[in-house]
This record gives sequence, C-alpha cells and structure tokens, in this order.
Amino acid sequence: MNIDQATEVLQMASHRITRTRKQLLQAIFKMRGPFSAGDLLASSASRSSRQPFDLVTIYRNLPLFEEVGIICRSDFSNGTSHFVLASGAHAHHHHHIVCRDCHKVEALDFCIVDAQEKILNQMGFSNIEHRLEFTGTCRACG
Amino acid sequence: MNIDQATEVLQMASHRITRTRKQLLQAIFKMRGPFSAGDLLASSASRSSRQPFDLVTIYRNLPLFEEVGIICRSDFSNGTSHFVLASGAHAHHHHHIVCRDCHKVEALDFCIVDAQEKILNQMGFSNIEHRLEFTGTCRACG
DNA sequence: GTATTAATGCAAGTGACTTGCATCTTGACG
DNA sequence: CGTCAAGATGCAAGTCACTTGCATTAATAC
Repeated sequence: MNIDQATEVLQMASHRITRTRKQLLQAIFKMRGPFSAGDLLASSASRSSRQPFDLVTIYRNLPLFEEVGIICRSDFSNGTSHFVLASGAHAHHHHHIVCRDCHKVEALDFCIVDAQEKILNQMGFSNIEHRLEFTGTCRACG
Repeated sequence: MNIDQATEVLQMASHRITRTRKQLLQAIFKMRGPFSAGDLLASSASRSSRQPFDLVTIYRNLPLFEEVGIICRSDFSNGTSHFVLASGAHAHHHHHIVCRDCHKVEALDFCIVDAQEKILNQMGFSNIEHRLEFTGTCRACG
C-alpha cells in the first residue's frame, strides 16, 4: 500500500480527500514502526512550512484509517495507543517485546508462546513475562 | 495467600499495617476475578458502615501490593488497569478473552495460540483476534 | 457555480490516574 | 505506657490521552 492506494481506499469508502488528510497520510507513510497520535503531531510541528495538525483531527482520522484498513492498532499498554501501516514492515502477523525499562519495542517474527521465551532469552532479554489477550464477539453480542 | 499472610508480607517489607490497608486487603480478598481501583472504591462505598476508601489511597496501595506480591497487574487494555490476587482462582498462568462489545472477561485454561482460536470459536466467540505481548529487560537495561 | 454535507479546529469536557502538601497514625524507642 | 519521627492518608489540584460540542470551512455532486 502506498499513499495513492490509501487515498483511493478512502475515496471508495466515500470519505473526502482533504488537504489535512493528505498531509496526515504523508506523515503516516513516513513513519518507521509503530506511531502514536502524539508522534504525528510532533512530526507536523517540526515541519516549519505549514501549520501543524490539530490533535482532534488526528484522533478522528486514526480510527477512520483503521476502519478502512490503511493502518492497524497495535497497543503496547503504555496508556497510549499506537498504530502501524497495514502493510509495511509490520504488516504480517507478529508480536513485539517491550523493554520494561526503556520501552524500546522490538518485533518478533515467530508466534508460539512457550518456545518464544527461550528464544527471547537467547536474544538477551531477561525476566520475561508475556501477556496474551484475545478479543472477539461473544455469543450474547454476536 | 490469605489476609494474614498478606499482612505479614507487608510487615516483612517494612510497610505499616494501617486501618485503611487492612480494609483494602479485606476488600481485595473479597473480589472474584480481576478488579480495578474503581471496583475497590465501589465496594467500600456500598458498605454503609464506614467511610469509603480515598481513590488516591487505592492508587497508592495497589502498586505497593503488587510490588510485595499480594496482587498481579492484569491489563485488558480498556484504559483501566486491573489486578488479580497473586494466588487465587486466577493465580496460575492463563489468559483471558474479552468481548469486543460488552467487555465481559472470560478466563481460559489453556495457552497455545493457534489452537486457541479454534477452541474459542467452539465457545461461541466470533471474529477473534489476539494480542501477545512480552515484557522483559533488554541487554542494554539488564 | 452553487448547495449540501462532511471535515476541521477551537474550546471545553471526561476518565484514569498522579502529585503536592498539610494532617494524622503507626510502631520504634525510651 | 508515652513520645515522636517517618510513613500513610486525604483533600485539592494537576496531568495525560483522549472525546464531545459546535460554529466555521471546504470537498464533492449537481
């Protein structure tokens, strides 16, 4: 997925292609790895040429972009939501390990829980814990 | 672990056994399943005989109780932290499934990711997604 | 070009926590 | 026991990540 495709996806879903949305998409496609609303604000603030995004606009567009499949929510439970491009280095099914101290995020290419902790150990992480969480729609809400 | 043991653990770690802490422990040991700071506040408010806990006190004691091993943090990423008794029905290694709509939490007794989604399907959940997250201390912080 | 309706941006609100600070209480010591 | 210093508490106010209300602006259909 590139910016043009993302724009097309928005159009297909009858959302308007505004100046702000285009700039937001540009900022998003420049991001390496997971980003937060604040990251996007910061990225626009540093570009002196134009006015920065309004945080409200960011917060309203991120769920929209998620809904149409441009980005995916990818939370690390720091109290701040993060997103990644739906297709990019982070596109395939994978998980992360987050350092308890520096909060550095590292991507993992494999996905079997028990074996994983051993591999993480070999990668230099100690004191490893994991959290696995499922979401779904239960029968009652189905 | 029971209340007396929890009290002892606190004492061992040179924390004072105050009236409020004792009441908090009582409230916590009455909880079934994961609880939040708000749950504890509510539980004290409903007992008309004594004044309810101060939320600040709850927020200051929960991390302490966690530190000494009385409770474990168990987040469902709803934006609200939850805890469970370190040893209780929820003590062994397990995970949860959270309904996307009603946020009901159900405990799972097994832990292999791929097989799990099938089982969840049989349990009546649809549209299942999972999030697996590791935390550890990286070599740099080690 | 014009009208309709979505999108934007400011301001103010919310919810979950955190911090500051004065007051109170515990538990060690005399 | 009584005293007292440090830890614990509770009110008030602050912070952080978001959300909502509403008037203004601008993108698209015609």
